[in-house]
Amino acid sequence: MGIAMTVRLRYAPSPTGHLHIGGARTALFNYLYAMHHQGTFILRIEDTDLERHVANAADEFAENLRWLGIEWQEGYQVGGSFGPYTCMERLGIYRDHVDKLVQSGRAYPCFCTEDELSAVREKQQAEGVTPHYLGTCRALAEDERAIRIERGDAYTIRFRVPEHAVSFDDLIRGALHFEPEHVGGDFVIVKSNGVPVYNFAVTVDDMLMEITHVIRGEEHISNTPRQLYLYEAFGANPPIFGHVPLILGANGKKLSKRDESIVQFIDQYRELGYLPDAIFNFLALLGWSPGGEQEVMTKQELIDRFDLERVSKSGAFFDAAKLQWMNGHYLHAVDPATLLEEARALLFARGVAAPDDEWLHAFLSLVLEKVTQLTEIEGYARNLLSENVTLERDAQETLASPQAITVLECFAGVIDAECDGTPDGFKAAIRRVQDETKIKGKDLFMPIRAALMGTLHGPDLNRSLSLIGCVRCVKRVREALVKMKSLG
RNA sequence: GGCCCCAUGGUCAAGCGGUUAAGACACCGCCCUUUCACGGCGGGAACAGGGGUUCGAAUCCCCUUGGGGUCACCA
Repeated sequence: MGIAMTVRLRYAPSPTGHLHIGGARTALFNYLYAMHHQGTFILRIEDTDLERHVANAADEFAENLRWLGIEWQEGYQVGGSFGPYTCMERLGIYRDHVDKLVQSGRAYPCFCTEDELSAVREKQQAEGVTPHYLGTCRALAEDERAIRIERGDAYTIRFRVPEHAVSFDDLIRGALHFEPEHVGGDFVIVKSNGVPVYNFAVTVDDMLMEITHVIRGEEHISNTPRQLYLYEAFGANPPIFGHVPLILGANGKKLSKRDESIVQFIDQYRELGYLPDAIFNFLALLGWSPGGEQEVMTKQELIDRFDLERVSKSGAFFDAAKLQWMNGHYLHAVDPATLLEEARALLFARGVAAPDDEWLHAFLSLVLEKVTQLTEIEGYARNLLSENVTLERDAQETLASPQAITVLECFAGVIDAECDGTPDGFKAAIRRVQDETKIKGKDLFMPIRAALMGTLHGPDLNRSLSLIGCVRCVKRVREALVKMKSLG
């Protein structure tokens, strides 16, 4: 018995944009599976698309992945013994493998132009047959190939598709079978610019990096037979595949990066004040179910319980409302101290300056339980810190009651005479107003809340007053009194 | 159109031959709360249709319908 084989999984994004929820979910499933089996999770950058390549995308992916708590033990930025982990740095490796295929006759140069090919494709589509490469350059004589290459004709390298069917056992969907006539004929493995095509690069990379399991989106099912042929040509064993269901947009179709009906990029959620743990938890539930009734789970619980058998086969709508709920759930439970920096920056960016850390901490303790997105704290902070209050309609109505003036005049006197600025101090002050005016309950609290907060709804009154501070409290009461009296 | 995948409430989903068909989000009530929220309790709401197999189908098979994916020198 040798050492138990450890699983090796990877997430291989193309650096063509921002990390979106679909990609994050795929990365997460790979990560969870790898961690569950004490294996290795690898990040590899699949940058063979030179046209769509976006400058800082790879680093941004890495940063957002880390922010989410998805960490890789090997790969981009961290290295490892199977590198390099970026395709464009592996060109020499691909070249060697292409040469092997060409020499053994499994691949050959194709001189067809894109125009010629698309004309054929359109015709085939119109006739209702599977669009496929006709094999035009398949049987070119060796010397003709040499002449045309010598002459400088542009060419791609195509893989000669065998005549037998391929099948594999998908971890999520079971046995899948493909006939050779449905793979589209001999396919391109190297573009005319010399860069390999995705299907070829991933296969070589996964093979060389000894990837054991490939968990990816359902849209890759039809790519699998081509990759299988490639593994076969290299005499290698393919990894185990698992195709997870698609994430659907409101239209019931695969979530498009251009779909604006939904916030779908991780950095957007980050800006909106979503907590990474909440997104991590939510994403894990998108297409996978833990089985029991518990849905809110820590990262470790998720790792412990994750398995592919419980991944569903049908696509899932992205339920933003549920994410919001879950984020609120995490926000209500989080330690305010951990959010100090982020909250300060968030408020600052929106033109609200928090007095100090002590205030900020008390503030967060007070309002965090009331929000579902961190950005919502802005409104509360503004209300607490602004010099004057805008009285909402219901607040005005409350202040119109005859007892309101009595209460507020008394309250003003009390806190003007003595105010220590603590929640307990305000509590005592209000009690004193009650003793002196004999007014209690709603008639006592509501005028105070209305005058000081401008609204009838809000967080705990005493703690709110404490955050407003003695000076502003007095000022607010007096201003409210002036307004009330002028209105008669 | 060819090939492939999928099908339980509005949404996410348990269920893997016998259940009063879980649970969560959302929605609607009620309770709690001197406000709001949190929380608690309760409610409405589903097996796409048709054939089989079986003593018995949400569960197994077939067909229909519906939805989706993919058919690039993109990934």
